Amino acid sequence: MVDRPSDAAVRAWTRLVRAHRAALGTVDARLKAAGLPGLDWYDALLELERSGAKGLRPFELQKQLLFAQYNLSRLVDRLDAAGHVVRKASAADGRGQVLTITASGRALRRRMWPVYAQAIEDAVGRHLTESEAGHLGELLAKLYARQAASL
Amino acid sequence: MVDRPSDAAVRAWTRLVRAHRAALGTVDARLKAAGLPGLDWYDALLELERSGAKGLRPFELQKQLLFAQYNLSRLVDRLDAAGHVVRKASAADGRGQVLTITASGRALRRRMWPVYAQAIEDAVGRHLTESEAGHLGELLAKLYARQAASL
DNA sequence: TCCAGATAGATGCATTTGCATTTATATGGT
DNA sequence: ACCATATAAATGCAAATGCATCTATCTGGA
Repeated sequence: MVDRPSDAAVRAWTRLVRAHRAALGTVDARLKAAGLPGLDWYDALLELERSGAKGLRPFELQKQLLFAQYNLSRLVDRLDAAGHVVRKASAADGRGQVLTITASGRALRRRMWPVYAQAIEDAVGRHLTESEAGHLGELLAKLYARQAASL
Repeated sequence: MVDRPSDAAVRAWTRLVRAHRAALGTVDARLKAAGLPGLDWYDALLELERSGAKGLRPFELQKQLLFAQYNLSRLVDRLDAAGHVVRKASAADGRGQVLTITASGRALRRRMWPVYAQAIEDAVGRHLTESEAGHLGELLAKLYARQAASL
């Protein structure tokens, strides 16, 4: 099926890219300035923390975070080498493993949060009213949900 | 100044990242599948095309696209090597250069557009109504404008 | 005029990403 | 039970990115 996107769709896309790039630039710079790892570490640690003692399979983390398979594999390498996660063989699936966060991983995520939170406020929060932010979040959530559904 | 971001701001940020990643994944995959270069080439070629015969200074392109300085420098290397842009020394500033797009650059951008447009439609357009897309574009534009102003 | 920054752009080197492929295990159909 | 196919994860190699630094030129004071 071939369709031209509407002008509104093109504009939304363009601005999505620009706004994301600008905000990410701020957030990354803040984390780096504080001597902390990047967002990918934070995201992975957060998901693992949420999954509790049960842990997560790498492919689950990959889908959740939309990482490429090889990128996730290597991210886990680094987190593992740094002692923030533990890989153990999956009992249920001989091909796979189960990842769990360590105390050091939890501590790192906790240390990152204040810096990250401040960066979000500076990159996004301070530029929008509460209601604008809410609305933006909803539109993006709808967009994301439908994208995910159409894969 | 230290402030906690509101929940709405955090949610907007998180979804901005997710929606962007999903949409970018689609768009990149389409361009690649068609044997075309990535978005960075398109963006640079488009800006150069818009700038006409007058061309653009690399640092202008860099600010426009929010690229890191060294990334832009190398992107221009590649575009130049591929014959899509020309670098000439700036008459007005001995440190700098002026970039102009070539016919081959224009042709490449034109070939990319149909694929890119279809990808935008699939990644964004088809998931939102016209009015939602318009609204999203406006919120993102406001966010971006204020971010840019606060640098 | 001279000099101390500031700005434009390039680059060496280490890290990360992307791509293609590989290994190992699981699953469904016959 | 067997095999073709699908899925989980890792990896070798090439390309892109990030970081720090370098060179060259410009600009605004004293």
